[in-house]
Amino acid sequence: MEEIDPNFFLVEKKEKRRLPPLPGAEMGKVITRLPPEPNGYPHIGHGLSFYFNYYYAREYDGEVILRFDDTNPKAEKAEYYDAIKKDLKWLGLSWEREHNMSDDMEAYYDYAERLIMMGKAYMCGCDPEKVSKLRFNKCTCNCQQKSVDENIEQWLGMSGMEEGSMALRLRGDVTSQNTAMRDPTLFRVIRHPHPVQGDKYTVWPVYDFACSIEDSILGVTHVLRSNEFALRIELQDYIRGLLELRSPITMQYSRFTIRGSPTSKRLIRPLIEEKVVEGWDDPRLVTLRGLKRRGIIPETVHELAKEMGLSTAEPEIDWSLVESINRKLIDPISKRFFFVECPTEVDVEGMKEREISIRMHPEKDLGRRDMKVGERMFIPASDAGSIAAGEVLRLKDLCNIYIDNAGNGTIKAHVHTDEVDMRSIKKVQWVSIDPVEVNIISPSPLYIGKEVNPDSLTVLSGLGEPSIRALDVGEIVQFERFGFVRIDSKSEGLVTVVLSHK
RNA sequence: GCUCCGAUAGUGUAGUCCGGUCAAUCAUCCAGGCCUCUCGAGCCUGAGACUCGGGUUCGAAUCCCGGUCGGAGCACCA
Repeated sequence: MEEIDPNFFLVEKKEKRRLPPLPGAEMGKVITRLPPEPNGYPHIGHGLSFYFNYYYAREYDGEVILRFDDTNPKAEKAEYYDAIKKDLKWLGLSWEREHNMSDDMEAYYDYAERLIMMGKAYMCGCDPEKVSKLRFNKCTCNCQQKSVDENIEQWLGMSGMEEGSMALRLRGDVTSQNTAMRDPTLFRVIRHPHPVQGDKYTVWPVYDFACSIEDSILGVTHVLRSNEFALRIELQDYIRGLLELRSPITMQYSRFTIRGSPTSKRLIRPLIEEKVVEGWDDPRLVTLRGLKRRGIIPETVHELAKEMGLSTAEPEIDWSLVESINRKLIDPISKRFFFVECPTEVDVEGMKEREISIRMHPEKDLGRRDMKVGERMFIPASDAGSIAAGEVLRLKDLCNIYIDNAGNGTIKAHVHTDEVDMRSIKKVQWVSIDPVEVNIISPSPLYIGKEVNPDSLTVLSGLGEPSIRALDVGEIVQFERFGFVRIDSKSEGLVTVVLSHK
C-alpha cells in the first residue's frame, strides 16, 4: 500500500476548474483578441475578460491577438500601451500578434467610401444634440437625402473640417427598436494628436465601425466580451454584411464586481485624482497592479475567471472568495517567518545565547533560516496580555518557558524543560536578537455598502525576525499566526509589507 | 420612458436548451470536531437555496403567460 503514490488520490479528488466548450470552435482555428483601450490600467474585470479570450484560444490550440482599441486620440495615452502589456504579462497571458486599430486608418477610409458609394452612409453636419433627439424619436435629418456625389465630395473634404462640424453616419434603420441601429455615427473629426499616429489623421472612426472591420480582417473567430456591447452585435454584423465581411461569433457575459471595491475605470479614476487612494497600484484597488501589490497572484485571477464562467447574471463576490483561492495557492509555496505585532518584552532566564535554525515551511522543503536567540525576547502584546504567572508557554520552534511574572511591562520567565503535553500549551511566535522593524499596510474594502470606509487602509507595526531583511520586494511570505504578506518596500532598518489576507 | 438581458443557500456557481434519475452540484462563508510546534494548510460532520403568482402536464428549478426586483444600452466614448 505504501508503494502507491499518495498524490494519486489527491489528483483524483481535486478536479480542476474548467470552462464549458466554446460554441462553433474548431481545434486549431480559434482566434480571439484582447482589446484594451490605452486610456488607463486594466482592473480585475478586464483581467477576467482577457483570461476568457486567452483561455479559449489556448484550449483550442488557436491564436491570441493583442489589439489596442485606440481610435479616440483624445482618450489614449502613450504610457498605457506598454503599461497594459506589462499587466498582461504579469497576468501570465501571451499573444501571437499585436496590433493597433489606429494602424488601419487607410482600410477604414476605404471601407467607408464603399459604404458611401453604396448609398449606405451619408455626411451629416447637424448638431449632435439635435441628432440625438431625432434618433431618440426614430426620425432622420435631411442630410440623409444627399446624393452619393455630394456625400463623396464632403467626405473627401472632411479632414479639413472643424471638429464637431461633420460626421459620417450609417444609413441604418431609424425606426429600429435597437437604438444602435438608428443611423449611428461612423466617423467624426478629432483635431488632437494621437499617441501613435501623431497629427497624421483628423478623421477618426468610432468604435463600432473600426471594431466591425478589425474583427473580420484580423480573422477573429470568437469575441468574448461583457454585456455593455450587447446591442452592438446587430450593428456590427450589419456593417460587415454590407461590406461582405465575415462575422465572428460573439459571447456576452455580465460585468464582474468585488463587493466594496469599485470595478470600473470610471469609478477608479476619480479616487486617484481626488487622492482617496495613492494611485493605480493602491492595494485597496482591484486594478491588476493593485492586486499584484496586495499579493494576489495571477493564478487566483485565472481560477476566479473559471469559477465565474461567462456568467450572464451579475456576480458581486466577496473578498473572502478571492482570499480563499489565493491562500490555497500560495500556502504551499510561502516561506514562514516570525513577526511580532506590538512587541512585549519577555526576559527568559536560562536562555543561552546561541544560533538556531528553523524550517521555512512546516510541510514543504523550502529551506531553513537562522537566527540568534538570547535572554531578551519579544512576543505579541495580544498574547502577552492573556498569560498569567505560573503558565507554560511555547516559544515556537525553540523551547518552553515558565512565566514567573506577568504584570505590567516586561514579563519575567525562565526556560522550562519539564515534559509537557505540547498539544495543550499555547505556541507563540517571537523575535530576539537583531530584529527588524516591520510596517504592515492592511487594506480593506473602500466601501461598506454605499458608505466610504474610513479605515480602508491601516498601518500596523512591530518587529520581525532578522532574515526578513533579506527578502526581495515582491516576495509573498507568511507571518505565522498573523497572515500572508507581500514585501512592498525596504529601506534602512525598515521593511514595509502589504497584508494580503489571513 | 423605451429596448434588451438576468434572477438557484449569506456569496459565487452547476443543473434550465432536450420536464421525471434534483429530497438540487461544487466552492466560499458560518457552526462543531479531528489533525498540526501557526490563528495557515489538510481532514470529517452539520446548517443553509430553485424571485413571486398563475397555467400546461401524471410530473416543473427546467416549458408558457404575467408581476416584482436587479443590470445594461439609448454618445461625433470604448
